[in-house]
Amino acid sequence: MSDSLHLYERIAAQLRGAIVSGEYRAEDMLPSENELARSYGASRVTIRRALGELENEGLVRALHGKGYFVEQPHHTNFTLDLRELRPGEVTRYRRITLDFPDEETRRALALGPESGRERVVSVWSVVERGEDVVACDEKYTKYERAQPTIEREINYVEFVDMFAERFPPVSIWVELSLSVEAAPERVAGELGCAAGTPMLVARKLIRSRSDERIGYSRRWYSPLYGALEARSGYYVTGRL
Amino acid sequence: MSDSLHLYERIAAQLRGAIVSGEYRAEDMLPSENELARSYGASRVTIRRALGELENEGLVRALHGKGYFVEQPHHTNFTLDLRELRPGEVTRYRRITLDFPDEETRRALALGPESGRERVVSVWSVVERGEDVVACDEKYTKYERAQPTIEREINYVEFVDMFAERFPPVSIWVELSLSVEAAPERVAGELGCAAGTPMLVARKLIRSRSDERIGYSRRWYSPLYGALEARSGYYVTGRL
DNA sequence: AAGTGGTCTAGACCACTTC
DNA sequence: AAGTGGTCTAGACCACTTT
Repeated sequence: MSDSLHLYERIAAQLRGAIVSGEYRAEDMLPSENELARSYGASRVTIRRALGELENEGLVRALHGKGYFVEQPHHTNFTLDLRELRPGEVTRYRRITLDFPDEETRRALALGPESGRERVVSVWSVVERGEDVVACDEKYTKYERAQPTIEREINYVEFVDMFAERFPPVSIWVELSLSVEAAPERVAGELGCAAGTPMLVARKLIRSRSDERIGYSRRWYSPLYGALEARSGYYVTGRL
Repeated sequence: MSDSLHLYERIAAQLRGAIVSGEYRAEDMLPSENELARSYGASRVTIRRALGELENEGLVRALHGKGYFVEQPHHTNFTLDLRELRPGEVTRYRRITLDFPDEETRRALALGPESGRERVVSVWSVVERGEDVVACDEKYTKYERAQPTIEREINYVEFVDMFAERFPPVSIWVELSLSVEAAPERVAGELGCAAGTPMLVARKLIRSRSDERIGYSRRWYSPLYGALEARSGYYVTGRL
């Protein structure tokens, strides 16, 4: 009884239990903050804190002037951890060049429509796990005079970190696109499989907070890489 | 000036701006709660609320007894919205059978090791968008006598909703696995492409809160479906 | 001992919803 | 008018960290 948890945690746990066990069902209204404060002998602030937890977890929704209602949950959101290097993997750089971007990269970085006047820095690398080459990266950024030396950049692991000196890292975000595609020859060569092998491709567009497109990358996952795993995020915090 | 925002939102926005603009850098310590309360002329509770927002956004981390520190952000987490039906798509049920599961499904549902004594309910459906068949689903659940009629179940859209009557929906979560595979004949037939066509496959294992394995599904995405899109979740809430 | 964040209270006032 | 959630305050006490 009354673990060593804090009051708001105990209250949250009790209400969570009542919801999870089915005592309250979807669309049901919980007792009001004042009622809960009375029945738990706690202040309204503490009750609100407990209810806030449940709201963050998506279990409950507060409607101003009406009350708290149990949410019908959706399990359609998944959190993918797509770090570039997992434990046991190493990056090996292949080549770094300054050249004219292909059509796809030009559009992603919103470069001049054609005529290929602008060049981009392109970094090619592969990911090795033991003996295997499990993925292959193409990374592109606009070429700028003020850019730090490429030699320094390749020491960064995550692509976004390459921009840390020019953009505050907190002001960056990434758009991701996953698809299946046949490996072109240059990729198949690196990964040691036949051209045309279907692969999972992850494209990342790195944008600054002011919506500037500052980087673009394609990662080709070899069949050896394995599946991408994720979980539907429902209980972000504690357990019942 | 001083928009019609609430005090805690204005304070959060100012601090967020100071971080995003680079005024505070990673690992820097913010002024203490008391200092902020003084300088903003607000109560400590309000300051805490503002800082709490930043903490939820991952911009800042509070260390007990030390202070608030600016976080070095990671852009490796992506949120995938993998709802079974997107706008403009419809589900068409193909067949519902009671049969012996294949090896993969048997292991996923932790059924008896072999000898195939236990049967599963399997629901086959395809997703259509206009003229195109863009995906194909195989869904499996253990067969139980107490199960509601299958005819009722097929009216549910999301797979997890099929279990709503037997398990409180809030006590369910889903494990997801994404990979590339050659379409077997039964799938290729439904999707109108050649057997062996490489496809994106999403496997879902539905678990109850008590870790029971209650459902398993495979979804095959036709090349017509398009890419899966996601965003690195950094700013969950408002704008600067 | 002094400073920091973490929990909690009692009460005020406001905005929204229902009757 | 009465009930609901939303914001905010001033102050208390505790736990942790640094000096």
